[in-house]
Amino acid sequence: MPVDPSPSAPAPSDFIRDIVAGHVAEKLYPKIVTRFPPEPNGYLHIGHAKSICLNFGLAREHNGQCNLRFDDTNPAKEEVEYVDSITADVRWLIAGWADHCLGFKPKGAHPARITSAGQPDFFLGPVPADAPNSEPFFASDYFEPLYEYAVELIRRGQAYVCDLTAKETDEYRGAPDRPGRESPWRNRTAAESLDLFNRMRAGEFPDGARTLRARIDMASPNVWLRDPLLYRIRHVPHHHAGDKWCLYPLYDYAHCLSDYLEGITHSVCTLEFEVHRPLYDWILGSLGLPRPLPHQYEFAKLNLGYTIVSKRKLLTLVNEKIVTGWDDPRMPTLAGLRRRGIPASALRAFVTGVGVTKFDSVTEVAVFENAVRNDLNASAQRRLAVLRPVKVVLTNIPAGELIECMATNNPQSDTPTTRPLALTREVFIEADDFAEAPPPKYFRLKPGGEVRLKYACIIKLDEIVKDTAGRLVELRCTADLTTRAGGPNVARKVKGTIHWVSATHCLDAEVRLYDRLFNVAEPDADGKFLDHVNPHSLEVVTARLEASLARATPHDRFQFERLGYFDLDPKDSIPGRPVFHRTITLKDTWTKV
RNA sequence: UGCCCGAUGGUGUAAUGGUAGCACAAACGACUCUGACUCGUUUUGUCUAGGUUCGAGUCCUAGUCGGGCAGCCA
Repeated sequence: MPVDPSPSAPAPSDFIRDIVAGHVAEKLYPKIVTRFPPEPNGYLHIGHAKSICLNFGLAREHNGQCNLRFDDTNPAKEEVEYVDSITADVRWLIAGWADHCLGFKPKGAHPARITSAGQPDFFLGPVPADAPNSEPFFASDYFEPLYEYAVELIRRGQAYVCDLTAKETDEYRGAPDRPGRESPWRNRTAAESLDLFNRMRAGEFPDGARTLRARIDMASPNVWLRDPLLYRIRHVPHHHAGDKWCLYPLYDYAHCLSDYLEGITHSVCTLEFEVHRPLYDWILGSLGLPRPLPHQYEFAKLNLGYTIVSKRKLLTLVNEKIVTGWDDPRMPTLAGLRRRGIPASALRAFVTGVGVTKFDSVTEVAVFENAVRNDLNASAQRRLAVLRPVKVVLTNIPAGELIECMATNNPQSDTPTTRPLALTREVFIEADDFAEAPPPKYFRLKPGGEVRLKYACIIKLDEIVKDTAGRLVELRCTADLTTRAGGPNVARKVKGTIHWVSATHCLDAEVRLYDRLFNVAEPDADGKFLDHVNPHSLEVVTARLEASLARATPHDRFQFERLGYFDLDPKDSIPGRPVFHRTITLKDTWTKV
């Protein structure tokens, strides 16, 4: 299905959108509220883009809202650096598309005590993300209400403090095909659990000494229902909550209640949480909460060919110095993709086109590359640049003469603009565009052959000059200036048209040529992804660029004609010393011999 | 081998009991001052076996294959 990347494009339907549309039709909720809940323990990657586009897409399609919430219940693994990078990545990805749906909260706000349906309740509503003094949501802002809910669970006999060690807890849990055993502490009184739970919070016990557990069913075929842990003791300060707590909730307990506190209607997550859904429902159902409960829906995460997205493995690439950092343009992180020049709109079109299902599939990189080229083809300014220069002397043009040629900036534009190019006696052409012994069907420069210099004129190769070692020094050609635009022979056809730059009116620049990081489609299929790293994923050349590129800014997207899409590296470029890099090559149907 | 989930061309998806369609990829052709773009043509598919039905990719049963689940991670 063709995907219109414009901000108003309708999204194709999928099973989750169908469910939500059904709820909207039934007027089940006054407003659709979703959330994107990353843990701040790493960088966002292309897989997260799918989740972000689904959750924000749902919100924008129904005039709803999507909260950015940090699922920060494990202080040992989390850092503010990640909070900041994730926030920036999300804003970048949805900018101009769903930023009006991004739900933030007033800075420092915690859930308020309210009354719902005559019952005491907690709630934390959103403010627009562009409101002054706003910030994302944090699960760690909910520790107080979460604690009160836990107390309620204990009072209701639905939770108890357990003194088993981690190892014992494991043994008691049993196995998927073998029922567990009940903890000896399972039946202690609510009063005793309450007292202990309070003292756990007060810091009376060391890490791991006791836990709070839900009292469900140790014989359940679903191991997540075998009295799962709700709280553990961790004497560690928290990056957002400070040193207020030494008692931290676990994911299953915190997540469903965080959803409830924010008034989430649809809690969309990936397939591995499917077996957790009964627990999600159990916790919310056990508390007699007064407002409508959120529900969890699961979809298959994105798998992309030639790519790995596991945070731990990505970190290995960084630590082993296989890449220069999390934002290396070869990384599948949002920071890396952004730095590489991939437009957010291309990423959105890609993940939208992939669809949403429960089938664990692997998407071919070609689909991603197509989305990028499709986007850039429409928007990128065309420029001429020569990556591997070969000197050409146009013997019938006097030295010092400058012939101005007009080049089109973007032929895809409805109203294309032009810019001048300097044609001079000496020019550079691409080494690939000359062959002394050409293969069959070679359209470019060959002995005695003709080729058009794009936007200029047709030239004929007269002489190949080599040094005594047999190395190519220069090509001497005759320019047919009557074939220039406006000339009498413009219409004369030759089979090949090549790019070029003036040798005297050009700019030298470092250009980084990136290729895929792995040379097999499923790098981790054998668990040895490091063995499949592509040793040629980066090639650095000193290229000759047309003079106008001196005015490039990191915001500009260029197509170097016949080569690919390039832009200024936003990190390593300095004024006067630009570094360009290749976002992606042009599709090449000419099979190299 | 306990429980949960899934299976439509090479890949990803659509079809909500009624003509198996789209995108990417591939092949061929047209066009071309980018071997790009665009356009045209073509190849390739409902996991298996039963059942329900006038009619099944869709519903039911069984099987096969694949994925997930036994962190005091999320």
